[in-house]
Amino acid sequence: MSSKIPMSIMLYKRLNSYLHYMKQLPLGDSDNISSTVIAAALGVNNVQVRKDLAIASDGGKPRVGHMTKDLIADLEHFLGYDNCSNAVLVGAGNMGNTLLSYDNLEQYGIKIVAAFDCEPDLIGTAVGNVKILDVERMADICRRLDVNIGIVAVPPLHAQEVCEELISGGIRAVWNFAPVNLSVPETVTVKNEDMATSLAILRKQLAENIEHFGFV
Amino acid sequence: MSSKIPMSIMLYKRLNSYLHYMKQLPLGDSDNISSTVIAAALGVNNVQVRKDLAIASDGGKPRVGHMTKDLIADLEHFLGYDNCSNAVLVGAGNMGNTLLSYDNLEQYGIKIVAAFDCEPDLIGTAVGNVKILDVERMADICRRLDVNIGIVAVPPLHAQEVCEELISGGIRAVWNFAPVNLSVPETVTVKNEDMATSLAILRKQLAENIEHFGFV
DNA sequence: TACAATTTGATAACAAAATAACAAAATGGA
DNA sequence: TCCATTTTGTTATTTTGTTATCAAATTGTA
Repeated sequence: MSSKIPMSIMLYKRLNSYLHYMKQLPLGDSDNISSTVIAAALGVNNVQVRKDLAIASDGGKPRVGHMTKDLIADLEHFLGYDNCSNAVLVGAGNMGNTLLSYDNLEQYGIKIVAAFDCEPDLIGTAVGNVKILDVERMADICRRLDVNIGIVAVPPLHAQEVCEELISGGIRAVWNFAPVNLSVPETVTVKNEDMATSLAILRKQLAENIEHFGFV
Repeated sequence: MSSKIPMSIMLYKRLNSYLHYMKQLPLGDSDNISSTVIAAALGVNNVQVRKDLAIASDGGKPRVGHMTKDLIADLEHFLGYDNCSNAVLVGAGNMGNTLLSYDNLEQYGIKIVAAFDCEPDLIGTAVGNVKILDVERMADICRRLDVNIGIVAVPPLHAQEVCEELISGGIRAVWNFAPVNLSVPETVTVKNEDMATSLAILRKQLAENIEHFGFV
């Protein structure tokens, strides 16, 4: 377990995929797993896998590899999936609802403890066991619940305003689904969930792919 | 406009953010914009901005910068937002519905022309003006419509199966919302919309941030 | 016990991306 | 017209990330 943690997105994506791979492995097939096997299965360079695992785990034994169970635990720990953080959600529209009903969210280390909207019709209703509250009370409730993650799922026009309100409530990390650049003080972290960019890359790759392989 | 296009995710994220910045700019303030200004506004290195713009645009004039209108058009073109591709969606659950009702999708170059599900109750219904069809007919319809982008928004357990069905229908690019590793032939491109990874990174940054600035 | 096979982890070579430094072009004003 | 200023675009340099190579460790087996 290294002390200097690289922050490369790619590293996290890869670790996440190793984890998925191992979890979907037929149980009891073998107690151990090696970087070589993971690399082969996922079509990644095996040195890469070894280095990645070295970052996130205590390392395995030569000739044996890693104890699968332990490695899974290590990756889950490194990725933070093993200890849940509380979060609040703003915007109970389509995306907000999807997040609220996304069971797996807790499995990935986030628990939505409160949701907010400005729409009077929505306030007071609930999705699952999360009540939707008036956004006016947001900052206050954030402070009271001592939450430091906020999820922004409101229309682009209101995103900045909502973000500032969250920050005034003590939020330190914003997961932003609105297609805008949020400006925040340096004490706050923003992660944009950037569908548009994903799409752009997907289509570029598609174009390259077709150029390379032609229409099959 | 360079001929050798780098495929770095970060480049695309940055270009996308420049675009958002310019679009939200008060109209008529000035016809021109410079890398320096963009860099300052977004807190990015100005050389980075210049290089990025050089990749995506024809370049501006010294001392003047870029014509904002043209630069926006260039970025939109580079990111593919200006010409729509057709796509099909599989899985009309929560996420599927969100995507179907996400107006901005077309603005980002994707138009969902058909949606599929296996749930008899859903088949025949419509979201917006997209009808939900029986997944049995998927491959066939994909071929008929000559679509080559497929969006997978089904539960993890069915994702691989659905993916293969899409490929058999001629799909060449898969936008995957299911938290699994899809295995596909090399003629097919996959882009994982990887919420878990995003969350992991967000929380790591949050932790670092708090370590750095303490609780404010 | 000695040897072959496999895997790890460390070091080194390589590639790509980010940053820095600088020269050339365009503009405005003295 | 000439000079200072701003901005671009090009060329280095540095940093980061990826891939290759190799020695040491562990296991199974002859």
